[in-house]
Amino acid sequence: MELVLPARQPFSLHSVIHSHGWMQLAPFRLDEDNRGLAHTARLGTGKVVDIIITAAPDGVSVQSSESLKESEQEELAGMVDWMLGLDQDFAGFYGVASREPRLAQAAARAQGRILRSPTLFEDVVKTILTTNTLWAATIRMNNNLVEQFGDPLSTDQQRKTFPTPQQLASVEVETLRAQTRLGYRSPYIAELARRVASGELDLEALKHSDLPTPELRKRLLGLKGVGDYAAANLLMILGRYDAIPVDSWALKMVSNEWYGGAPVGRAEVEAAFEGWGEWKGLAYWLWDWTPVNR
DNA sequence: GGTAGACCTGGACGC
DNA sequence: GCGTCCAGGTCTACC
Repeated sequence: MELVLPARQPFSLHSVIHSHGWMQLAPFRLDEDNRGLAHTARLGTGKVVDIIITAAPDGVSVQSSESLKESEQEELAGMVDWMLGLDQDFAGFYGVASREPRLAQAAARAQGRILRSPTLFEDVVKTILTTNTLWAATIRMNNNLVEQFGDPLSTDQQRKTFPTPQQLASVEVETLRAQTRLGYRSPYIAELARRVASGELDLEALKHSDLPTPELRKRLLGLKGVGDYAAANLLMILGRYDAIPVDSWALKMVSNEWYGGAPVGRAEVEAAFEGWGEWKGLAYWLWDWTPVNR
């Protein structure tokens, strides 16, 4: 079955898919025909569906592997809306970005939306998996989580969902460590899953929280395994752009762009984008780092 | 508040 | 094949 969902313009499915590396992390994958984004999702009823999202006039088309009841269609529509940020408005950013050559293409490419997982729980876990490791290891750890603990699609056992907090909360830390190679992150993920599964922590409520960004950041920093970089990355996912996820790559790029390759720290990265105010995270994210002769 | 060292895995490298 | 080194953020203890 198919759903057609409108998006606030300008919108580019290609820009969302390639906004960061999330599309390489299961259960995301590129559609086999390279037409769009595929995902294996679990609905509230427990039904597992495989969806393929492709571009449509003024929005996206969502093809589901299963026929869905009306309530399930509404849930799926809400899920895709969140994942792609269909209604997000970047007019303010485009206005200021148009005056900066390094960001001049942002509006034309409809950049700004950042691909999200269906749940904030999944995005927090994935973000923790990006810390203190190489990208290839992040992909491997995430694949292990999905492969070991996700629910399979009824028609294709190879396609699995991202495990729920309940599923991960029921796994012993040492089992998690041994089967997924999460290393020292295992107790962090286990504790997060336990807190969410027990109801002690309502992560999903943060998706639409009206808390000021500093308070939201404080909440995220309260999660074990989430430090400055991870919190800033999650704030970007939550649509708060006044923080920069400073990692080793950011230090290298800022060093090359403004300091002639000399070593720089967090302060220099922050200073480089300070003038962008509420948009500084997005300005950093979309900056064209292509070397130019100065 | 700032800093040093430990945490853990896997890839690269030398022998 | 084995041992060593290194990269990658966060946590904790200490000052």
